[in-house]
Amino acid sequence: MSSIAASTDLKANGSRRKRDSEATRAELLEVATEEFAEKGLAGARVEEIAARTATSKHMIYYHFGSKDGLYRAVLERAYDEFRLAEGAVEYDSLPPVEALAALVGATFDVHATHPQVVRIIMSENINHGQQIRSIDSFEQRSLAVETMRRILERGAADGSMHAGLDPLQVHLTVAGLSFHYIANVHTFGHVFEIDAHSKAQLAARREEVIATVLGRCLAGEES
Amino acid sequence: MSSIAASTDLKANGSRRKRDSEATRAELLEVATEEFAEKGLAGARVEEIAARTATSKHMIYYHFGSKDGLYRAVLERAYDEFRLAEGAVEYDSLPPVEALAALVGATFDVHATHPQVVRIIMSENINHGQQIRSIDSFEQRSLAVETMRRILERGAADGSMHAGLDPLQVHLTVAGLSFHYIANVHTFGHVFEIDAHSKAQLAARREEVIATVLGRCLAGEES
Amino acid sequence: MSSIAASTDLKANGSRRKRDSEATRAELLEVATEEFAEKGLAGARVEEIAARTATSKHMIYYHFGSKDGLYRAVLERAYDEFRLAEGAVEYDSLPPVEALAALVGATFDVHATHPQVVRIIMSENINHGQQIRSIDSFEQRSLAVETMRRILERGAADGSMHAGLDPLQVHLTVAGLSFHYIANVHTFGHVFEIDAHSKAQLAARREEVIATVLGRCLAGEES
Amino acid sequence: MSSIAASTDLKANGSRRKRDSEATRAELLEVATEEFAEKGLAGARVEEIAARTATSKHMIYYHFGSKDGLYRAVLERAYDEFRLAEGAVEYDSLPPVEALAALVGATFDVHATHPQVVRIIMSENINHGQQIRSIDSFEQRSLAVETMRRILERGAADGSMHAGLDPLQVHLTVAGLSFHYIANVHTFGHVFEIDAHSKAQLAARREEVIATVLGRCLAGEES
DNA sequence: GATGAATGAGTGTTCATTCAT
DNA sequence: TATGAATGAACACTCATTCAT
Repeated sequence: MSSIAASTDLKANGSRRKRDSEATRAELLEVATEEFAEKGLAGARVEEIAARTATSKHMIYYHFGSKDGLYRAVLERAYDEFRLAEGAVEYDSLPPVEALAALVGATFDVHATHPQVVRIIMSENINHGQQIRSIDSFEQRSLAVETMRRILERGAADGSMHAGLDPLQVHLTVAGLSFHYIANVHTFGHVFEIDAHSKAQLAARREEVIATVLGRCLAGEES
Repeated sequence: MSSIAASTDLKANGSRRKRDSEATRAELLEVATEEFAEKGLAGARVEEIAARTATSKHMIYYHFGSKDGLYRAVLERAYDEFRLAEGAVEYDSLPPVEALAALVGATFDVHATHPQVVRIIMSENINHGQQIRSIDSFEQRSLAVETMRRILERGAADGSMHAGLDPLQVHLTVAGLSFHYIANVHTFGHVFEIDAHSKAQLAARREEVIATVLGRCLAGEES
Repeated sequence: MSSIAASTDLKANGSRRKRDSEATRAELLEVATEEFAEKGLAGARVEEIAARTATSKHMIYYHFGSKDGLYRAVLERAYDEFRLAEGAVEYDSLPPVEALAALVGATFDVHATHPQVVRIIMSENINHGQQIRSIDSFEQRSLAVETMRRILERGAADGSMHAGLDPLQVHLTVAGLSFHYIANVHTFGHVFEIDAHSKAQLAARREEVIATVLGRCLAGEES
Repeated sequence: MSSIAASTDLKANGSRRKRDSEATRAELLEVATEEFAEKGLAGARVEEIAARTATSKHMIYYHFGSKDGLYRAVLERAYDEFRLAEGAVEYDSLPPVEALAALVGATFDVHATHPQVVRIIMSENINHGQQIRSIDSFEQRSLAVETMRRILERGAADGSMHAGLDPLQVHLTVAGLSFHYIANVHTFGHVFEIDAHSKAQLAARREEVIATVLGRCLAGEES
């Protein structure tokens, strides 16, 4: 996940020192993301993270100051990945209904392809979202509601959608449906005896989520 | 698991011992639920749990064998609370649309009134749902899908709902929308600058969730 | 030093549990006193202290909360030992000059027989005396100045000593001369090529200190 | 403290490298003196010392080999400062009593104006004076006893002082009284509720110390 | 059933020191 | 010389668990 290109085949310009440092940081972030996603902030072990790395435990403190500092850096990067993926499509240039479907699908896909981010947000919520407050880039997440608002307004304007929909509510629906499926895969699998990770199940769920959101917003019947 | 059945049905006067024992168990479960919900399995401290109790640390090991055993017991009781609340309504005796709306509302309410259970399920998912597998009562959760199936079938039969809806998918939608809002309150609050806990916000979200599910299932337009 | 009677041959009254606890505390204090005296607060190692004990490292935290807590307990006990020894003589019942000589000798002896206490006070001064402030019993040390005042007043009254001597200054002289010799034994030994620890040297120094203080206070010539 | 004359009025141009090197050494010594005096050998941090410097941590190892090497260099310079100050007066040209009073006053003043040196000697004693043995210049400290011997001999010869005084003992008294007051200022302050640092207290103590030593040595009464 | 003491493996963190550039 | 990155041993401290009473 999240290509790090840890490989440093760049002896070229001699900036090896700085490159190493960045590579070390990146490698630590990569491994830490997995560990924190796997076990949460309290459950993850600094020693484990360091052991899965080419560097030593001390580098975590050198680069991130503390376990919490590393966790914050991981969180920040996680949100960045979400934001980048979410901002990739030009929704304004699509017809409203198509834009909405694309937005829902993209949101679902971002969650499906970044399960660690989902898990990390879960662990943040367990910790009452305390660390997240110190992360600036996180603020920009509310841009997603802006995007939603513009789509809904255009849909209401051309009659393809209900008027009076609350963009925040619809956004919560989109985010909730995407998040929940990825987040709770483990408890599902057990209960419903399905392989919730499978491509088929993911695709089916994706379609259902899109249909659900469209069902909520479209003016006439959805077919 | 946890069949302690220390029960010595000495009704007469000797039942004092038994009373105390059960009270101790109950108190431990109560406090442990809060602690695990607050901090997760890894973050909770056995000492903390015992300290917030009238009993001692040793009783945890006496009654539940280990920290994990206590956690499993907490999980089990948590699911029981959900199940009881969910099973309280006689959906079969309502018209399909009303039944669906009632089911969605009840599900949302169960989550809203049992946030610790939500949080504990979150922590279970962080731990890959490993503990949940050893819990029998959990199996019965799939009954919820049964309930949904009957409603959808009756709705399709009387023409009030689409045919061909997948009860598992709709159940996931209902569960996901309910779960997500309660679970992620903390990260929301920060981003969208709303008091997601407030009665007004909860009521608004509840209506939206019902409208969304009905929008997905109803045959004609929802008004 | 400081007989601890670690041996617990007291199965008699069954209070073994509490006895063990106190014995553990006492043993830790004993060993910690030596370690802190030897290496100072920063230089001493919790692990070392525990290793020289029949108990484990954790007991330090169980009984004293932290390394600093243990250090404070050691300090407190150290001052107690000084105070007890200093308060042992009834100076008021001796003629002033004899009382002064006895006080000086006793002070010197307390330092000579409690070198770890001297060393610990040294390390406290290196740390700006920060820990000492939270120790109550320490306050009572100023009683020594009271003792000195009464002796000097009686000496001035019966004409055996100068009038107008400042008891605090004389006390500082007594304490300083006693403290310094014991404290700086190591740097002396090297410079002056004497065995400053030897009985002969100690006795010689003791006489000199007494003579010096008397020389300061006595009315006529000292012979 | 202790002006280092970091000034580099490097006359030629080629001596710049060497000048910088010496300035670096000097700056490190200066800062290290404060740190070691403040926290002792074990408590001081190499990183802290380097951070308070214009140079880097590596220079400590380049110039002094190790933390201990730096400490030894600091010790050595500390004793040099003492020695220089002590050797500044031509005691042989003064009448014995005046010479003694001047020597005592000068010794007290050296301690009072070089509290870090006092503190470093304290920390050396905590470490059993191990480092001090490898320092040559320290040997010369015994010259102070020589100075004392000549004064006492001249005093005995002209009848102004007792005969038979041991110059080492008197030296120890002078050193002890000077050292102790400066060294233990922190524990005093707390106990006796005086500002032991204040000019008035220092002056009062200085007079008392001189009076005490004269009282020990002078033939008749000191008035 | 209840209590305080004890255990030992492990947990986050620090530090003197070295290395590559 | 000077700098940032790296190392690894050690360090203070914690925690789930057990035991004796």
